[in-house]
Order: sequence, then C-alpha cells, then structure tokens
Amino acid sequence: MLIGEYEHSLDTKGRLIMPAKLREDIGEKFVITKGLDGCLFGFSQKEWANFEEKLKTLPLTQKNARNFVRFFLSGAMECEIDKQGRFLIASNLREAGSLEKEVVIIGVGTRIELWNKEKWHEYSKQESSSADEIAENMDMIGI
Amino acid sequence: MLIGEYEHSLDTKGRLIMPAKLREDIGEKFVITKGLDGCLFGFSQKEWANFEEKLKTLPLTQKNARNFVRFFLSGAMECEIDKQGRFLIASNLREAGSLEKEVVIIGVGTRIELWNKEKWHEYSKQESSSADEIAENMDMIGI
DNA sequence: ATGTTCATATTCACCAATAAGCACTTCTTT
DNA sequence: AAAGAAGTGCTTATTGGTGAATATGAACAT
Repeated sequence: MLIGEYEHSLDTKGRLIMPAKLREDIGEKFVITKGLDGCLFGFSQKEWANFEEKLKTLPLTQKNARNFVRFFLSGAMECEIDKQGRFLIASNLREAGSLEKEVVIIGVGTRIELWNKEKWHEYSKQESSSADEIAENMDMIGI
Repeated sequence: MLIGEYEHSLDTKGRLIMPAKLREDIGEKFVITKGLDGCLFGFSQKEWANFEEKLKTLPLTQKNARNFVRFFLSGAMECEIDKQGRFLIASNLREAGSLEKEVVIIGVGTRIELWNKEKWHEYSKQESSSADEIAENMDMIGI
C-alpha cells in the first residue's frame, strides 16, 4: 500500500529520488504517465498491468474512451530506479506535470503521484478546508 | 477499546510516547493520518485495513473520490512503536496537526487522536459547556 | 519512611537516506 | 572532428531517523 507525502527535488538532469518508504512497493521498475488534475501518476508493474487491462475494456467506438486511452498510453514510460535510489523523468513528462525543481511525491494506495510542490500545496489546502465534505464521505464509507 | 486522555511531549526528533494504557490496543504498528478539526487520527492495523478496503472501491474517474482518497492516503503513514514505547511522527503530519511540543493523546473507541495541547483544551472547554446538547444527542442513539 | 519497579523524559552517538556536485559516456548536430 | 545535449554513475556532505544510556518521578510494597 503506497501512502504518505514526501518532498524532494529534481537534480539538474531531471532525476528524482524515490522515497525509501515507497521503493519496496513500487518496485525497481515502474511506469509513469500523465495523470489527472495536473500531476503525474506512477504505477508498479503489477498495478500498471491491471490499469492496462481496464483501459482495454473501454469501447473503441466512443470518442471519449479513445481520448482517455490515448492520454494515458501515449504519456507513459517505464522508469528504473538506479543504485542510488533515483529515476529519470523524460522531459515531456516533466513538462506535463509542471515539474521544475521541488516535487511532492504522494502515495495514493495503488499508485504514486508526482506534483509540482506549489501546485500540491495549493490543491491540498483547498481540499482539506472542505472538511465537511470529507466528513460526509467518511460517513458514506463507514468510518 | 481505546479510552482516556494523556499528555506527553515530542522529543527533539519529533517522537512521541505512546501511553502504556493504549499500547496493547493500538498494536505495535499502527497508522496515523490527518484527521478532522485539526487533529491527527491513529488507527490500529485492523481498523486501517478495513478503511483501506473501502477506499479501494472508489472510482478513479470521479473527482470527488480522487480528492477523498488523496486526502487520506497522502496524509497517512505507518508508525512503529520502538522498544522504549515511542513512535516518530513525520514532519508533514506534525504540521497538519499543529503539534509542536506538548501533545494530548486521547482514546476514542476505535481510534486515537493527537492534539496540540492548547487546541485540545480550547476545544474540550467549548464542547463540555454544551454537555446538555450532547446529552440530547445521546437520545438519538438510545442511551 | 524506604526501597523497588515501571512509565516517561532527555540527551547523545551512530547510521541510513538524501542533496549536490562533478566526471564520463553516448548520441546528435554542425 | 568539435561542441552540445542528455543520460549514467560516483563521491562527498548533510540531515534526520534510530537505538542506547541515563535521569526523573509516580505507584506500590514492605
């Protein structure tokens, strides 16, 4: 289970540390893609296979679905973690995720997400302030 | 059953004593997350597993669900109690719970809560003054 | 009261994770 | 062939997490 929030920075070559606590779960090789809400997604090989399966079931006949599939697959790349715990993010993905220097890496259960630090704080500030909504959701799933 | 109110302080590295009376129930490993009303929640592994299962069923395609899952999982971490009865709280969670030095730990049945001491006293003062109101609500659940 | 035990507080030293800089290779472009 | 860009790997310094040692204080028994 991937959880937690970590802050690290890209080096001059566009590499990023994979936080030690996520390394085991994400695996030595994993896949990153363009994500939703302006971040990048990262999947372990297992979860990626899972995700691919789901994409395959979408009807090619629907434009929506075609777009959705294109978005994820065209924006995907395989990453490998080096001996020092870093991985390289291709420049097109760095751009897609607005990653410049400071990056926030979060674990979201079955995937990780990479965020531009400022964007993340903006986003999470906004979200956690809607505590009532959160409480309602908690109700829904029974906490 | 987790009950009681305890007051302890963070050491310079951000570690906190788990009160002896809570240790057995919460377990050696447990999970803390951002909570509501400005405190942190702590769940035993069993309670957390339950919660995780439910989160997994939420759809990636809905923004609401994404927000909710992000809030809890990115704000969660697994803690382990060391031989001396302490556990480390990651700095982002210390910040989220406004924990500086003095911390109040309370047992709330299925979970514990960590509060900034001052905030807790403020909150509980305010709440206990409305004890009548609470009593009325008890009606609701048939006490 | 005295000694004993247990829970907690505090400090220090060590080790692992990370940040940052640099050198080397490969590939592309000119 | 030379220069530049991009990718890979190494080395060093720093930070922060972990464990050990010790001190304090409360609860309890004698």
